[in-house]
Amino acid sequence: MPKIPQLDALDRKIIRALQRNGRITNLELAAEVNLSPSPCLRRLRNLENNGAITGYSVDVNTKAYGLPVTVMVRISLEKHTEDVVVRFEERMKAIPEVLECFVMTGLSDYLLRVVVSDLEDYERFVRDRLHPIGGISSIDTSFVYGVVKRTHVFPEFHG
Amino acid sequence: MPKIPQLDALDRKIIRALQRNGRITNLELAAEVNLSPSPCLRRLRNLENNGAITGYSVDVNTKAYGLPVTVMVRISLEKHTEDVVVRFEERMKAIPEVLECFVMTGLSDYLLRVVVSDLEDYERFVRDRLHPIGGISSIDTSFVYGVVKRTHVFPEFHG
DNA sequence: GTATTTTTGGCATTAGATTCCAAAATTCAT
DNA sequence: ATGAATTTTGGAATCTAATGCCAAAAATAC
Repeated sequence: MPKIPQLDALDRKIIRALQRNGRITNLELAAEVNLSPSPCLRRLRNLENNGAITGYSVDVNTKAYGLPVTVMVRISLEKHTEDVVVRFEERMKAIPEVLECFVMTGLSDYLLRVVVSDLEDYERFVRDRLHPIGGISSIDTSFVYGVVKRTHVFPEFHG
Repeated sequence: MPKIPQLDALDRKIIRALQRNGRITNLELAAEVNLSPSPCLRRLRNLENNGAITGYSVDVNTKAYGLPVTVMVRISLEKHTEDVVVRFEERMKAIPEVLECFVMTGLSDYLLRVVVSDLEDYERFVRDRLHPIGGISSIDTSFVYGVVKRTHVFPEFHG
């Protein structure tokens, strides 16, 4: 694993500006963090190259795209032998409807965020994608009714 | 609510390309979706203006930034009177450690994603941020041990 | 306090974004 | 099907941003 040099206050300012707007130009970014464009771009490239920044993306309206139903799924496995765990996790990586899969403390082993087009589509997901994996002891489904908040911007860091 | 015109296959290709790399140039994007740069940019601007695309962001290594602990918190309210609900949701929007807050079906009312620097910081979060809100009947905390998958890329849509 | 190292800022060059318009493709009415 | 109307595309010119280089400034070490 790459060890990432400690970020300074300016790096974190750059990161928070990009979390607010990932497609801001370097010129605007430089102005926002009070730096001239060339050192700003150099810092940005460093953050990208040393692993502090892992990528860029776009936020899309799920309804507009045609996947209006978001589901949070908590899954426990029957046992935790290497083969069962590896098989499950490989399937998670391969299933396109699964956007996120976390390993959790607490009663459930995994928490998934899944997007589908409707209830029927979710039934298909459980029947055709999850059940065939095997080794699953419980599936607890919660649908997302509304989004109160969703941001990419980290809290200010005072370290 | 703005009604967003139906996206066609090309719009969805553009979106998926940007979900993979939100900072791709218009020239590269155009090449990827087999379109020349000018109509590609015009489509992109349309998606931005009509609400299909809501923003751009950067993915940051939480450890590098100094917030290595991610927590999923399930919260239920004692009652669902307008004042209690509104107060709770306004506080969620205002607390910087809360990156996401969803309204859920199932046993819990809300699911939060919270980032903090350590366990002590999370205790402070619960004591100083959540408890003072009032009206909370239960808080169920699960720590994220590992990330099996995390993508922004939606499944291909065949509609 | 001076030498060394790191970071910055400005400039020249290269690459990309944006705009405009004519051509091509699609849609619609008949 | 056929032609008119509408929408979408592609290319060229222009404007804006990114990139690389080097000297100056700042920070650090001795």
